Amino acid sequence: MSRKREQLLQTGEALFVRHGMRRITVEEICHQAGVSKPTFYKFFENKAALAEEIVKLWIADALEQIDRIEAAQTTFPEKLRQILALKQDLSARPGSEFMGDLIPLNIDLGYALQHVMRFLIKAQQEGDIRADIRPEVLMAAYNLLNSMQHDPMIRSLYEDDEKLAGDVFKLFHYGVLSARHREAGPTETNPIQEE
Amino acid sequence: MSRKREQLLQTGEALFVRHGMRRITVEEICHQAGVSKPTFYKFFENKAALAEEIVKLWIADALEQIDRIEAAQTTFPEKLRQILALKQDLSARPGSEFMGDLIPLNIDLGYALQHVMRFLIKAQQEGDIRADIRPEVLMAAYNLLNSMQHDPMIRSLYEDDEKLAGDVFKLFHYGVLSARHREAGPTETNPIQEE
DNA sequence: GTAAAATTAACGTAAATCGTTAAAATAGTG
DNA sequence: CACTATTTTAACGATTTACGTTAATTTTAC
Repeated sequence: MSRKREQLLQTGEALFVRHGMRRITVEEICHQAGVSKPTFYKFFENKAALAEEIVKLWIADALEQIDRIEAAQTTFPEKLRQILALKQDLSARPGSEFMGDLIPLNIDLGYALQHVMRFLIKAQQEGDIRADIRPEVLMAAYNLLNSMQHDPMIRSLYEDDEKLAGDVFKLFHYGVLSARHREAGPTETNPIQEE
Repeated sequence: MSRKREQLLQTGEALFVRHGMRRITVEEICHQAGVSKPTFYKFFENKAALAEEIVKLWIADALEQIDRIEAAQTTFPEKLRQILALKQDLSARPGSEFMGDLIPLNIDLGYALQHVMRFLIKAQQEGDIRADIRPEVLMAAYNLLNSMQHDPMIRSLYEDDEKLAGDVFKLFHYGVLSARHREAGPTETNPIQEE
């Protein structure tokens, strides 16, 4: 759309990822983007709205990639690995406070996760995920993913959000694969054992 | 000395290097260091004093390393390379705004540079640096190093302080080596030509 | 040359940060 | 245990910074 708007999104992303939202002022984004402050507020309601838009673009991009991965002709564990790695990239930009900033804004990755869920359900129907998990449990596990990242009790157990996200997805990975794929998985510390 | 003081220095260094001084508050340093605010002000007058102390520790450490490099038994260009690389580490911590923050505080690396200067003068006497540079010019070049980083005119020509520091030292390197060491130097873009 | 859009500069308000203080809690010592 | 020295907690007023908006001016585009 607008050149100025693009600049603000791009600059905001760079600064937010590097320093986190609270360290970055609107004026700093404007100055570095070469855009005046009134123009900023013309395009975005406030700093949080800019962040929201940035993450929505991330999610939209992730959805495309998920579809592309799903459509590719590889083994299921490889697809799952790629999708989880994608998720890792999204929520664990190295050392960033930005992901934590998103939580009070009620921006989570729910939409992208629903996309992942459809992928998982389809995988179960096709026998790639073990059948003894009822769909409701699969759904509960999905909800777990979202709620854990908002639950202060859980979050206090982790020094940073990236590690939490990493563990949750590790649980998904190693607790969810059917036996036919088990021995092919990568080596990992303390994987969840199957009963 | 004090455990708390060490913690403040360590935490302050990490935060300053990562985000720059202006983004970091005293309370943030205290919280992350596990030290209360009154204790901070017991050890340091303010945030700038903490930064000053951090850099002085850097410089002291650099002086030790310079002496060690000088005493080692290697070729002169190798010593010069190591010393300039050390300087590079000091003033060009990757992507940090911290070095720029030091300028208004009148904290420069003058002391360490004087140490480097003695090394250079001795090198000239021993024939490692070309003799057609009079000592006054060598001294002026040294002053240039300091003043350039304070001169707004010069600074405005560079997008960041690290690049400025890098170019100044490149000039030193390629403009100062005697012919006997010239062909052995590393490949570099646009080195200063000898007349 | 005109209309739309962006910038500048300023504004009041709200929030954050500073540096300090007094009282309570803690740790170390005989 | 009692006693002292440190450290923390919580709050303070003063200052600075950031927010979001406005009107006037400049720039851009057609």
